[in-house]
Formats: sequence, C-alpha cells, structure tokens
Amino acid sequence: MNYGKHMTASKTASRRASKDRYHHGDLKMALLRAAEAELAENGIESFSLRAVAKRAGVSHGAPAHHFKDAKGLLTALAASGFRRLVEAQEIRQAEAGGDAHAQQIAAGLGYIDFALENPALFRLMFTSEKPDRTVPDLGDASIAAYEKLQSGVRSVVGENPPDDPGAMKLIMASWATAHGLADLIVSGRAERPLNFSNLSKKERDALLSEMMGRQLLS
Amino acid sequence: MNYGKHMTASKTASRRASKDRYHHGDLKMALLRAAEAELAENGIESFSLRAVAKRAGVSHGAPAHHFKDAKGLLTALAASGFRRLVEAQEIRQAEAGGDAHAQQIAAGLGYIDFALENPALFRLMFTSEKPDRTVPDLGDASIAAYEKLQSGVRSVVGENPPDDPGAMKLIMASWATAHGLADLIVSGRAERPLNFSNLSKKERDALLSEMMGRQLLS
DNA sequence: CATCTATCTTGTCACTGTCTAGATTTTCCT
DNA sequence: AGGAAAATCTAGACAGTGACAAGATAGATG
Repeated sequence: MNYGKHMTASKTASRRASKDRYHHGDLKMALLRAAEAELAENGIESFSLRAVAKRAGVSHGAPAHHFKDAKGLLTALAASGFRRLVEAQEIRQAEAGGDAHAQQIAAGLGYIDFALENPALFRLMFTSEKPDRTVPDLGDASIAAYEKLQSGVRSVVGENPPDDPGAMKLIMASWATAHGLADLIVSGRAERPLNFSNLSKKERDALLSEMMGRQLLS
Repeated sequence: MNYGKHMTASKTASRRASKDRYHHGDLKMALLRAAEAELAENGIESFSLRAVAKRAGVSHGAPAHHFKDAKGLLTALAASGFRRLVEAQEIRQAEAGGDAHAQQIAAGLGYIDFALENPALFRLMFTSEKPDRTVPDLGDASIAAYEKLQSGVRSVVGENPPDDPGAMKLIMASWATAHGLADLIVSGRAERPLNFSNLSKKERDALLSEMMGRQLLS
C-alpha cells in the first residue's frame, strides 16, 4: 500500500493540526467526543462506528485499537455520562436550599436537566443494551450515581437505607418518579398533559418539584 | 429464474402447511408474530428484518409488500403493543376493588405487568425512534392508552383533567412513577434497592402499590 | 379462459462492524 | 545514537443488513 500522500503531508508540516499527522495524539478522547456528537445529531439508533471514525478524521479501523469494538466505545461513553449525571445534580444542589428535602428535589431536577440536555446519551446509559455494564469503569460510575441517590434519601429520612425497608422504598419511588419524568419528557410525552416545551424555566422547575416532592412527604 | 423446487412442492401438497405454499395466506400476521418473537429473543437492538422473514419462512424481500420497510413493521407492532398495554391494565382492574383509587393503582400494576412480560416491545413502544408515531394506527393506539390514564385520574379527583391544572399534574406524576418503575425494573435497576426478582408476586404488588399510591394521596 | 393484480423470490447496491495484514511512528533499551 | 519492539493507524476483505428493482407465480376478476 502507498501512504505517500499522508507521508508528504506530515513531513512538510510535521507539527500542524493533529488531524494531519499519522498518529493522532489523543485519538481516544477525540473518538469519545465524536461519538457523543454523532449520538446527539443522529440519535442512538443510527449510530455508526465508521461515521465516528470519519468525524474524527481517521480510518474506520482506527477505533479498534483504543476501544475493542463499538460496544467498548459506547461503554466508555456511558460511563462518562454517569459521571456527568452526578455533576448535573450537584450543580442544582449548589443552587438549592440546605435542608435535606430541598437537596433531594434539586438532585431530581439535575437528573432531568441532564436527560433534556443529552437525550441520546441518557438513552444509551439507561435503555440501551450496547454498553457492557460489567466493565468496572461503567459499573463504578453508575453505582456512584445510585449512591448519591441513596445518601440523599438517608438525609431525608434519617435512616440508613440498606437497613431500613421504608427508606429503600423511598429511594426507589423517588428515583422512579424522576426517571419516569425524564424519560417521558425526552420522548415528547409530556407535551399533551403539560404543554411542557412552552413553559418557562421557572414554571418547569416548580411543576417538576411539586411532582417529585409528593414522594418525599412522610 | 427457476422456481421449480417451490412449484413441485406446492403442487404435490397444495393444501399443506402454509409455509410450503408460494402464497402464504396470512403473511402480514405471521410477520408481526415473527417480529415480536425475534424482539423478545434477541432484543430490539439486534432486530433484523431478514431474520424476521426467515422465521416466517419467507424470502427477505417479502415483508416489503405488507409493510413498506422495517419502520412500517415496527410501527404496526408498536401499535399492537399499545392496545395490549391497555388490556393488561384492564385485567388488573377487573381483579381490583371498585373505588377510583384502587382502580388507578391496578392500572399502574397492569402497566408494569406489561413491561415485565414484554420488555423489548415496551422499549420499542416508548424509547425507540423506529416506529413512526405520525401513522394513525400507532398514534390512535397510544392516545387511547393515554386517555385511559386521563379518565382514571378524573375518577380519582372528580375533575375534568384538561380543565384542571392540578389534575394534569397528577396525571403526569402518576404516569411518571408507573413508567419509571417499569423502566427501571425492566433494566434490572430495581435489584439493588429492592431485590426485586426475589420477591413473591404479593410482595411485589404491595411494594409497587405503595410507591404508586403516594402520588394519588391528596 | 385470458388478463390483471397481488404476492413472493432473487439479485443487487450501499453501508455496517469486525478481522487481518501491512505501513508508519514512537518508545525503549543497550 | 541506533536498532529492535511496541503502539498506532490504514486499507482491504468478509458476512450481514435494509432497500430497491426485475421477474416469477398464484389468485381474482372479467
């Protein structure tokens, strides 16, 4: 095979943009970013590994060296998603009041924020079977997100959840409400009941807070 | 092209099993059944139109005449799913008490029953973008399912939902809780908090009823 | 019975994920 | 420094996919 074209290009400008070099430099990160952009633009169901490679300016076989296969790339992307999900919750919590109840509502709002801002990634994380949940990178990230929920409920009820069946029910119920709202809103199913997309940000927050708050009442 | 093999087979046994005949007889239904079986066995993400055709004993081009393309087949399947979702709710309601509160909880349990019995179909209906929601067959079926929810809430609050903002909030909140529970259970995320799959049917129902019931309290 | 229409098969195309062989670059060791 | 070894990337091939077109077959219609 003749790589002459590439060779001359990289020789004449050996320190130019990374896309002109044979070795990318940070292809792993570039692929993750490209994959997320593809996901956001085309949705998860028409996701293509070759399109990701093309977007990153690299041949279709290149990703295999950093992620074994498409599943590997999507697993890493989902893990990144769970870490950012926690961040989105913490952003809301930083703006909220200090009592446990308000903190837990804020976490729910952050959860929904994340879903609305990253709908395709949210689906990859929660309703796709492509990511390999047994890989520690992903498993740890998703468990960390769950433990955030658990500690929030502990603050609300003053009990240690794993030992208290009532607290476990509360964890599941409040998670389900936040998750269900996120999923239904993302799929456009909150339009008919709530006219959701025509509400102001304040109206949305008030509405969602009220719906999630019901689960936290004793 | 030579179809001799098929010809002799269908001539010597012209009224045998439909799979031996050139014209299937009821291929449309057979394809829907095959598609659902494929969905249940392999999940939605490895769904293949050609595998469906093979399962129905027909060539890979045959489905195109009954459903324009894969999207058409999956749209019809999703519509069938919404009709059966309503049936699953009505089965639970027939077993439940007559008061509005119990009826609405029963509908939620039926919703979750359906999701657990048809996880891949549930995902096709709610979180896939392949079905074409603008096709009336599907649109009508999904609206019918929503209107069931709406009338149930009307019975609970005694108000006409579209005119009462509080009732609309209640619709969305109780839907979100049932839907969120269904989605999280199907994806295995209720195992850690609730040890869900090791519970008896009675325990599950009691647990789910309690979590959904919170949303219906005034 | 002849024609017409619906149904089904077959072959083809572009695209996909994965694998392999080989080219290029970087790293590391002496 | 220099040369071997490892890492990175390209390109080609393969089987599988959805969609389309052309043609074969069966049933319906007159």
